[in-house]
Amino acid sequence: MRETNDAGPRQLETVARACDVIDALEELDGAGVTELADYLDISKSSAYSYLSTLRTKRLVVKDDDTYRLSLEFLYLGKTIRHRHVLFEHGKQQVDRLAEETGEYVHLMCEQHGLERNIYKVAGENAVGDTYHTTKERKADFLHFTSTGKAVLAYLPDARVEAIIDEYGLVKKTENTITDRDALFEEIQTIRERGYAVNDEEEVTGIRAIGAPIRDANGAILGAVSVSGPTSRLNGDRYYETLPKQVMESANVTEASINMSNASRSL
Amino acid sequence: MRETNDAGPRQLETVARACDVIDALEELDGAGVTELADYLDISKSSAYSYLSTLRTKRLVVKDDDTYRLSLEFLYLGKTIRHRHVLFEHGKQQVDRLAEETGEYVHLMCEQHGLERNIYKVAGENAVGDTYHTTKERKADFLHFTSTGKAVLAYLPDARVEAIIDEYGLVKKTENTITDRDALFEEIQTIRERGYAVNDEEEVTGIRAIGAPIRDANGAILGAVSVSGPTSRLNGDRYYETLPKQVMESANVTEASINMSNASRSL
DNA sequence: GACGTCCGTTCCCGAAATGCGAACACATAT
DNA sequence: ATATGTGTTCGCATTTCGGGAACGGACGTC
Repeated sequence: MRETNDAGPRQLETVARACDVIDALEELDGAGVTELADYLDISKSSAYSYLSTLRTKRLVVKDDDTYRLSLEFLYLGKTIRHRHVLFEHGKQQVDRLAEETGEYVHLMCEQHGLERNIYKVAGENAVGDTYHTTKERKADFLHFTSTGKAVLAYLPDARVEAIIDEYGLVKKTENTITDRDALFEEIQTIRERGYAVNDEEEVTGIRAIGAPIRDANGAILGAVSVSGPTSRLNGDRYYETLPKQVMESANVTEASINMSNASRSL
Repeated sequence: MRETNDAGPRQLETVARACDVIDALEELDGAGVTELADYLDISKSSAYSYLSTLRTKRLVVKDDDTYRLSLEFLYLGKTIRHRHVLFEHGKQQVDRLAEETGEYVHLMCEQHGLERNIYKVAGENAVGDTYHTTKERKADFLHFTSTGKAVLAYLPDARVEAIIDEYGLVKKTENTITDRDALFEEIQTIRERGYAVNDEEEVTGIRAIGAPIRDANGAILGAVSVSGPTSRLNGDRYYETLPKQVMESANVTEASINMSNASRSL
């Protein structure tokens, strides 16, 4: 196949296809050989080779005639999270914040220009919350969440431009920021204020407060947020109390990371 | 390279190597190009191609010059678990069992002849437990855990033989069953009794009770267990109470699965 | 400040792996 | 019995991949 002559490192087609197989098995929630071949538009024999190889490598299991992703992914995912600097130093703060506020608390970071969730906890008021209890979310855009905007605010401008170029500014609600200049103004506000909000910009009826977590050099590592229904997030709580609490948690996490880094470089 | 002429479906070497890269990045907790190339004994340029492709496919991220596995694995792992029949129908029982017993409760299944953990909860007495709080475990052997033995007891004998042939009967403590015939006798006992024990067979000082979870056809799906120190798991509690509780949980889970399957086939 | 050394990245060509189509075995349904 | 659906196997033509060598940038050293 074509290999674009102007750009980028060499891409191994076989590896790329293996990744497509993994994606497909996730999307289809398991599949047979023919089903997968049709889905990916490859031959049956190829699909079979990919599945068999992934099975030998234990990333795929076979029940009867359907192939599924194995629990190796769960192990890898947990290991990755366990070692992540934000989880290591931030988990305690997230737990405390959920305890204090009673709301949903999220810890996330940016990867490939998208938001990735690292850890989340439901505070006691958050149980039964129809928005938050929906199943695990895939990577989402950064421009309509409080954590995402907190991260964008501390990424280099060029990087923000590149992300917008790649993904656009998809509109989710009436409040979603879909204008490039408006987003940069918002970023300016966030930098001045020290935290970001999501005022029904992703889902109507849901607000959130997000604070950035940065390292000693000022580089952005991720963000933490508290979110809940507008019926509970309003007035002083929304404008004063929660921002203070969220920023406090972010600061403590930053301090913990910096101390750890400092002692490491001795 | 050689493709063993006698056996098995075709293995795609490029896919296998990509899996090796993933494994290596997990084991090394991230690596540079040269480091990875040395580790896997491949050329620098190859290592670079693999990493670049996996990065494009978002399974790998790059911080400065070190490549790491991305949080996509966490997402995939959570999704896989969320959809797993044992998690769907067993989580509630595991939570209840942890509440009732105050001990650590595990839900697992067999994949590729090894034990894979699906879900675990710490009961209130289990916190600070040095054995259980150690980090996430990779796939383990089946013959020295209560859940593993519960599963072995209901796998076809030929399958059990094949698993022993593949992995052997590694000795972990003085109590570990390392003799093939002894294991089959144990399996017989488990079948008659309805549950399996781990009496300091994996770690000295730790006992466990595990019960199999089977579908309507009698096929084994996995197992649930309660584990803790011998100081708490002994006497009537170890021989009577806990086995009853664990089997009860397994039965309720089985019933839930069977009802779901029955209604699906209408 | 020039040198050596380490890294990640690029390039190219020959060797080797992969994709595909066709055929097979087996099951189920008509 | 026949037809259609699986998953699986095989061999060949083609493409891709592996590796060596060279480039360019970042350090650290003398």
